[in-house]
Amino acid sequence: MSEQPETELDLEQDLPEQIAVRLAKRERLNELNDAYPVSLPITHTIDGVRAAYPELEIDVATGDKVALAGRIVFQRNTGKLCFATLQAGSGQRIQAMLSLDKVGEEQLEAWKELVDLGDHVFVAGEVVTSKRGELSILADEWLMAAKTIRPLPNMHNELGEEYRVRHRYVDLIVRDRAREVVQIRSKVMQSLRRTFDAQQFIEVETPMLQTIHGGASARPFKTHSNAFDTELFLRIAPELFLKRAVVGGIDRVFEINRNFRNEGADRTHSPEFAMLEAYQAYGDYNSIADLTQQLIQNAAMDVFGTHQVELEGGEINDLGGEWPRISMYESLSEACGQVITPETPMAELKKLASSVEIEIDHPLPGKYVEELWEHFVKGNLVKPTFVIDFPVDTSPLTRDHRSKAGVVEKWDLYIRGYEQATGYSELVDPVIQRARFVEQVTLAASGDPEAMKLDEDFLKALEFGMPPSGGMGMGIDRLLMSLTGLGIRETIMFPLVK
RNA sequence: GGGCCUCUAGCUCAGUUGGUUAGAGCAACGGACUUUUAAUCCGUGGGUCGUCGGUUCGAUCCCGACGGGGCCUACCA
Repeated sequence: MSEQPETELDLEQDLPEQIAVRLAKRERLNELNDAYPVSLPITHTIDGVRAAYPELEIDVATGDKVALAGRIVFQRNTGKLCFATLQAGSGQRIQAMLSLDKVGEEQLEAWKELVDLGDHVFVAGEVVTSKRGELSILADEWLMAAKTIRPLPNMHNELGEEYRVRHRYVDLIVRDRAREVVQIRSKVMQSLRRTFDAQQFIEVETPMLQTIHGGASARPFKTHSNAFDTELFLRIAPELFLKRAVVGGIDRVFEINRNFRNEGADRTHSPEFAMLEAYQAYGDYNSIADLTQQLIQNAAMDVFGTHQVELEGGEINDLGGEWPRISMYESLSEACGQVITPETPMAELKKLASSVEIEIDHPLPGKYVEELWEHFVKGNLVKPTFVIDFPVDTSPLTRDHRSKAGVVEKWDLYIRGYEQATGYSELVDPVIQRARFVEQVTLAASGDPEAMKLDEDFLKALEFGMPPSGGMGMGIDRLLMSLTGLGIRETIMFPLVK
């Protein structure tokens, strides 16, 4: 649905009928009183009143007076008695009743004339139940709290996907699940921070604007600083700064913040996305895997009270128990029926790749191994699984394996076939790190736009000595997807739209 | 990047094998109604059929370009 240029509300011509009508009502309200009063004598909340009268009989008058406000989501007017359903931000609702004998003819007529679906209104009156047993406020008076100029969408059909994303504020008003997802996200964040706090991790914030982008392989967004007259990049990862923090003695450190990657957007990728990274001095990829499992299991338990999380559509995502750790090379060998090791020659990998129609052209064998692994193994991983010990040449920030040649101490965590997190025994030897960067720069020179750049200051930091460490990174949006079964654009309140 | 599909009222959707005046439900407007729950009943208005161009006596419909969206594919720690 293509958007017309936004309607100019002060151009009185060419307005959709309903907007023109509501603007006229706004004028009228301002003449009578105020369409947007600065404050109202509210004494109660909708949630509070609902909680205070959980089970009243039919047609009860309590004698209790309350004054509250809410957004009108349904309206039923009869001649001398009007009903409206008021909704709070929580989604809780309560009925307001306006009768001729309580509010008088003038106020009743004004209500019928000036109040529309979507308006915020204030009502003060007695808590009662109607003859059908609905908990209600029988109003003695009402006031407009905020006049709505645009009509709410029809609440009896699902909103279109595009409308929901482009008008999330409306989606949040009319769809309970939209509000729920926002709350789940907030609770997950709280839970993650609690788990970190319980283990003495410190939360920090590192630069989003960087002069050299590093810590991952991805194309960056570029911008320009006028003050420094220099090219800047939005960060693709916080890794190199968090490691500087570890060098400085922040031994247990984490950051939850946005990353930006200038690449494709689909059901599992967003150009800006929330990232969690954590580093633990004197830990390694095993201890950081333990931590990652705890973070996710605690979040499921804190938010849903179970490790068996029910997803959109009813599927159960079982996050319980100890998560298996399988070797990349061994699981690939098993799945493809041919022994693949770090020594397997390039020609053989290429042959296997083309036999399953993987068409890539890359100078390094590790890339082929990862592609083959994704083809043969990834799709079958439903339960949470750590895939461990990756090829060395695709993991420039990771330490060589302590006992296996040709692989590094790195894992990826897969949940329901999605890559959920990654963890390393961090490479802390500044000499080897420099050599790895130089290889990456060579790759970049040969045209790989995702290869990393040489960050001299980061290398200098390593030269001051970084303790042996484990580190991990996890996409928060993806975690929400795993916990809800929703697409990434439903887990982000305001995803980027063109 | 490649392929396929899609865009009709404020919202959700029908429809026109190219032909007078493009429909429904909710929403809106006028009226009736003091116990409604998507209230009901009577009546009314509301559309550049995404945009621009082409074919045609005639285009919302066919064709092309552009724009928005979706799906698949490719790319993607």
